[in-house]
Amino acid sequence: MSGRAAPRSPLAPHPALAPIDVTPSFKHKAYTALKNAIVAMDIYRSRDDIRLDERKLAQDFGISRTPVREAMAQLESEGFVRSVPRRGIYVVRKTKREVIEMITAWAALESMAARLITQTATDDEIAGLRKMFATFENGRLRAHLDEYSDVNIEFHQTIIRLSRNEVLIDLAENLFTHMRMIRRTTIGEQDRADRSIRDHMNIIEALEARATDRAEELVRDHALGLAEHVERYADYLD
Amino acid sequence: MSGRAAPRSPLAPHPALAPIDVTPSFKHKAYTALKNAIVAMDIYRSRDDIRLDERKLAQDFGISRTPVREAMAQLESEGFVRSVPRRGIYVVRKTKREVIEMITAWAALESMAARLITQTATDDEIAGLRKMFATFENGRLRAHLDEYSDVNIEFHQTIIRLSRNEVLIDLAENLFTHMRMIRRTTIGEQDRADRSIRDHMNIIEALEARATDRAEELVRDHALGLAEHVERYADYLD
DNA sequence: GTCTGGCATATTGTATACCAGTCATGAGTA
DNA sequence: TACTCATGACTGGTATACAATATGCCAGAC
Repeated sequence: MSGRAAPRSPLAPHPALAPIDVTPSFKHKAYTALKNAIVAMDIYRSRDDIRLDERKLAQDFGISRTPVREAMAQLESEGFVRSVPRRGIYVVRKTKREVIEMITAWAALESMAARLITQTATDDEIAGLRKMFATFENGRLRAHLDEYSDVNIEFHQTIIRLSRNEVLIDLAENLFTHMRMIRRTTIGEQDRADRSIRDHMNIIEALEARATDRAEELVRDHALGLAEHVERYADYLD
Repeated sequence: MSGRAAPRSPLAPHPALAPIDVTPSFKHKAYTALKNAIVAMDIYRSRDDIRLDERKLAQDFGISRTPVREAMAQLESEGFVRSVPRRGIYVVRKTKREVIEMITAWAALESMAARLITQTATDDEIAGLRKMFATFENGRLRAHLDEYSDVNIEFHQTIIRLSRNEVLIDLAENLFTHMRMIRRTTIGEQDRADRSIRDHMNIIEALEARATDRAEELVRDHALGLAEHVERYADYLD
């Protein structure tokens, strides 16, 4: 189900048309729509089970159950829903432990990405990271939390991307999506934002200096710090 | 997809029947059978495309296309096959670059696992790692490559497992399965085995000493060493 | 009044029919 | 001989019908 870009031939002629990603299969559309719907759901607000009805969804989308089922199967393998035979399909709520495990795995992936960046990224690419926080450095710090949170996530996602390692990117993408779902309630308390920005700046400096081990360590500890924070204060999970 | 046992009532009378394990959905069976078949295929021997026919497989399994398709969809999301609409479903051969990326991601996951082990595993668990190489330490080193390769993979898989982090375990499992497919042709040249065993012993010692940073570093560099080896010598990929 | 057993209903699992592209083939033509 | 192109078999995508089973309701027994 990857929309991975085909590697360009080094002899490719000028037009360089992007390999237009025409994936109009109902299955894929249903997958995207469902995933967006689930992510936008704010499922941690309530504790009631959230059930998804295949047939109703198929009707709403105006398609048959088959592509909906295939989309559901994928979402299940990605940990977003859980299918109970002859009972229903339920949206999954991660436990605190699972969230911590995800953050830990993310720490592993992103710290490796940082390592790779110091070895292969261009100066311009690294400079791009600094620009992301421009609006926060001068003028008032952080407009409001939501905006910061967006930049925050984009920062980390960019680090992963700059690694140019598709496997890392894919694995982290999934974790990030789960993160986004609990972001509203978990991450981004006011007092963490300051510390977070300082961490980010230190990370950028280490990357610019091509300090491989230090960049790796800073990124890892930054993420593990979040895990610890969740461990301590996120009792509303579970 | 869990066959988790229900908690037994403390007042349960004698019969104590186990909760009959009925998890044999055709979909899951087809998935397992297909995955085993693909892994056992030695796909890197030839360069010809290997096509899988939904209808034929369904016939061979004695079931309909639907569960076969659902199994295929999962295998596709895991990167084992690639479905081309109206053309066929093909077994995926990883390129050298992809293999290196997988090894790099694996290095990230396993080095984090090592870190966690130094903090949470018991001495007994770590001692278990040493036992795995007992037959190789005294007596002749490595009976033959295949046997060593099995122990090798089991060693790394055990490290991941000892982290007690389900997310790490799941992500690594997939990578390992892909590794196993190229193991026959890629990893385990004779001269690497010596170096490898020494690395493993150093890793075990670091874990035993609870030397967090050192264990992480050793595990990471061991894996990245393999990546480098593949980069240099595995031209038969691609 | 409480409990048991069966039935109606709801929901996913599986099978099958049909559809729309793709590609190999081979007849036909220059 | 070489090339074009129509044709039909083949393949995955989709829709729908059928099967299996979990749950809730209700009648009837005790």
